[in-house]
Amino acid sequence: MQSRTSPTRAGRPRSAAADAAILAATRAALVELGWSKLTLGDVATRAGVAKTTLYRRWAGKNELVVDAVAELFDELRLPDRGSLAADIEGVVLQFAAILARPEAKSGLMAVVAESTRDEALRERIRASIVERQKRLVLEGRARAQARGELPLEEHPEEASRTADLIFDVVAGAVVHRTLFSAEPADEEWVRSFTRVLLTGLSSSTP
Amino acid sequence: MQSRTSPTRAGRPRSAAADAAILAATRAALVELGWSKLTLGDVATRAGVAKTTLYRRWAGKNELVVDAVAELFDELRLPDRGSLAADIEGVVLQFAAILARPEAKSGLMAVVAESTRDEALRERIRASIVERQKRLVLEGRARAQARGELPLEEHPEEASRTADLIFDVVAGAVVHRTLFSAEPADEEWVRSFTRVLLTGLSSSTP
Amino acid sequence: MQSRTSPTRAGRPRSAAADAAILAATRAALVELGWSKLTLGDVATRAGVAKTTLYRRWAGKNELVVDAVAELFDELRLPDRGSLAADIEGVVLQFAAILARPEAKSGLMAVVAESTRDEALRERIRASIVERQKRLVLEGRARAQARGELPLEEHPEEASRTADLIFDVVAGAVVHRTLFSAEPADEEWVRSFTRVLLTGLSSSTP
Amino acid sequence: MQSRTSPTRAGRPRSAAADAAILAATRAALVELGWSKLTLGDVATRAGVAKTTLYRRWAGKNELVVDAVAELFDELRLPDRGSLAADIEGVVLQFAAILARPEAKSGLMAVVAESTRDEALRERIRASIVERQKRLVLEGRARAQARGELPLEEHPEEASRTADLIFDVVAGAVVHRTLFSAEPADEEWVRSFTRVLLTGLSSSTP
DNA sequence: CCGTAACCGAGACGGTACGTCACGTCTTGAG
DNA sequence: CTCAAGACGTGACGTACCGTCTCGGTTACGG
Repeated sequence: MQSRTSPTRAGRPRSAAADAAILAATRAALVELGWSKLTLGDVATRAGVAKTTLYRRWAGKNELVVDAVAELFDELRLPDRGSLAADIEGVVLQFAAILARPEAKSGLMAVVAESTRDEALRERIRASIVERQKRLVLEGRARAQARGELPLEEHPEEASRTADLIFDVVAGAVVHRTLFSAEPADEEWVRSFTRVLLTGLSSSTP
Repeated sequence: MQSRTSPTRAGRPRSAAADAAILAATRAALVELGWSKLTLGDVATRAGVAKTTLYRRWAGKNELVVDAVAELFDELRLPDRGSLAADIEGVVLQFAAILARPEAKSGLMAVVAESTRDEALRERIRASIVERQKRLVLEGRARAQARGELPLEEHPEEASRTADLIFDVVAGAVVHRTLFSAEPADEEWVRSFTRVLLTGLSSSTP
Repeated sequence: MQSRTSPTRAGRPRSAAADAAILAATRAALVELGWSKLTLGDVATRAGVAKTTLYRRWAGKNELVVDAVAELFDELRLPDRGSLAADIEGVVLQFAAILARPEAKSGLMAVVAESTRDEALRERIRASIVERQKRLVLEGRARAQARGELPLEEHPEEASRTADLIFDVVAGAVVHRTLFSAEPADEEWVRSFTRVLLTGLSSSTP
Repeated sequence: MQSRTSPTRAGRPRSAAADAAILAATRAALVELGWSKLTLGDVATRAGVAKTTLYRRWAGKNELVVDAVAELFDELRLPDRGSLAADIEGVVLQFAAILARPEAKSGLMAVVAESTRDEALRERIRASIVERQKRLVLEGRARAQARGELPLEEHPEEASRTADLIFDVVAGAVVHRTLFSAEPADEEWVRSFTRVLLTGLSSSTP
């Protein structure tokens, strides 16, 4: 006969599941509490884990939140809608949808704020969020070039700089719209943005 | 006849000097400590003021930092450099210079992060930072229209939406470049950005 | 079979040394500062302990001071000096000596004052100070009855009421002499008091 | 030529009504809040008076409360009930009734506690409360001597010491019964106390 | 009957302590 | 060894009063 007090308490290796549980608990806490009221003690409780376990794996709140948020952006997919404009609209809408989620908004901006004073954190964000999603720009450009919508790049260095710039413009615009202007990046806005991005301000309005 | 709610309230009036000292101390603390390690007690000490004085005037850290940061952006001026492209480059460089300052970076992002869970704070940011600087877009466009570089708008509502969009694109791009990509928004970058903004991606690269 | 609410609770156990250090620090602070200027932060510092540790164990200043003061009265011993009068004089002098100590004066009166508005505190004082020392009256009476100096009680309830009354008279007189009249309860006063207690006012003065 | 330190000082005289209002407000606050939660700001508000007015007249909370409480004991009257025992019972019951009032309990004990560390306060209490009520002992003794219930004193110094002792015993017993034992000093208790006071413990119980 | 000096209310000020909370570390017992 | 539980020292929080200090305004004497 077994002890009543340990119905599911079967032995050792929880270690593997713990990481996922902690990151999920972190996102849940971000939704409910926001970054500044999120506490590691609370995350540990939600994840059914001791505080010490948590500190064994992450240096602190910032690192934990970066990892928890980074996973969110891996859902992004570049759709094939037949034209560059439509592809951009599609991916920007996806990005806007993710940024509209409270755990993304609150967590992302906070760690970026923290990263201004923490070189290691800045690098962690760049590597696991920014660089990781830059693939979308590269794929999109390649596809547009294949379609003949964009000219082929000649100098690879120049190509890289341009990709970075486009990423800054696209991601920056959505972030600013969503968080600073506090307006939804909805279909209408995305259409207008895409037109400006592709044709510029100088072109006469249709 | 005078207002019944007396023009000079009873009791000792609030020290005018204190406000300025507190905001300056807040910026100094942001530079040295960053947002998350900034404490109101420390700000009070730096300003030579009691903590209670600080709480009498601001609801908390967030509101204080918004006010302290908002003042930074009032330095922005739209230069008249003779062409729309040059004007944009000029103002974007100024904006980039301000955003490069540690008190702006750390403070601005953090309050935006907080604002995702605080409607009043979001409105405060919009009013005292975002809307306040939108004037630059409006002036710039008017000047470009006077020069014939941009067509006159026909529908005022459409004009307003476009101004908002341009502001999101410009400010967003600088913010993303500076904070997410963690690269300087230097003259070269600003030139590239301005070209994309004015002519779009579709135009063949020179 | 063991208790289900485990005999040794989980987690790090409370430091045994801390309790003693805190009570000693409390008495030291009472001596130096008195009750009203005693702060829990200061007690914690003196005891080499964090403020939170203190709050984990006591509900507040009052409860802490009661415990610190209660220990003082446990020194009281009923001497055997051969006669009821001599025994009373001996114990009253001891009691006066304790009450003359600043930590006792200041602390005891203050918590009694507080207890007028706090039922739980009143009960704590009664249990850990008043009832605890009533033993002296009971022992003294038993000894005097053994010597034939006092008649045996017949009704136990009456005996209890009388013991309470004697305790009120003895302790009250010393308290009043020491604190209200602010005069020392010295040997001469104790002798006079004992004579009145034993023979009453009506007896002609020798 | 007039005195330079004018007999009636120049300027607006202090409001006579304010003093009474403040003392009444102090007692009301003692009833509602007790000593430790009584604040001078609150007393000022209750009295319809500015805090500064209050500080102009009293040095602090302690002095104010002494004055407020002292007035309570001036109600005490020595009744003429025909015998020493009956007179004592009468006055002790009156004293017990006053001490049962929350403003007396809370305020009196607290200032006595404070007085253990403040010579001036100790003297103020002695003068305006203790000495002031000692008259009851003197009158009572004189009346009992006139009736032949007590012998005449021969040495005036001895007489004074005895009066002090009796006051300590009587007042102390009531205080201890009421506040330390936290039991009512009701008629039955007062009768028992009076019998012990007059005949002593050695006398066999009737 | 007018000046003036001390009073008054209101309330902001620099402080101190409060009691709470989260931090990140540590110490225990169980497995 | 790793884990959960939880106590620990530290330090900031936001609040409440302290006693002091301006303020503008109001008496009531005394010249």
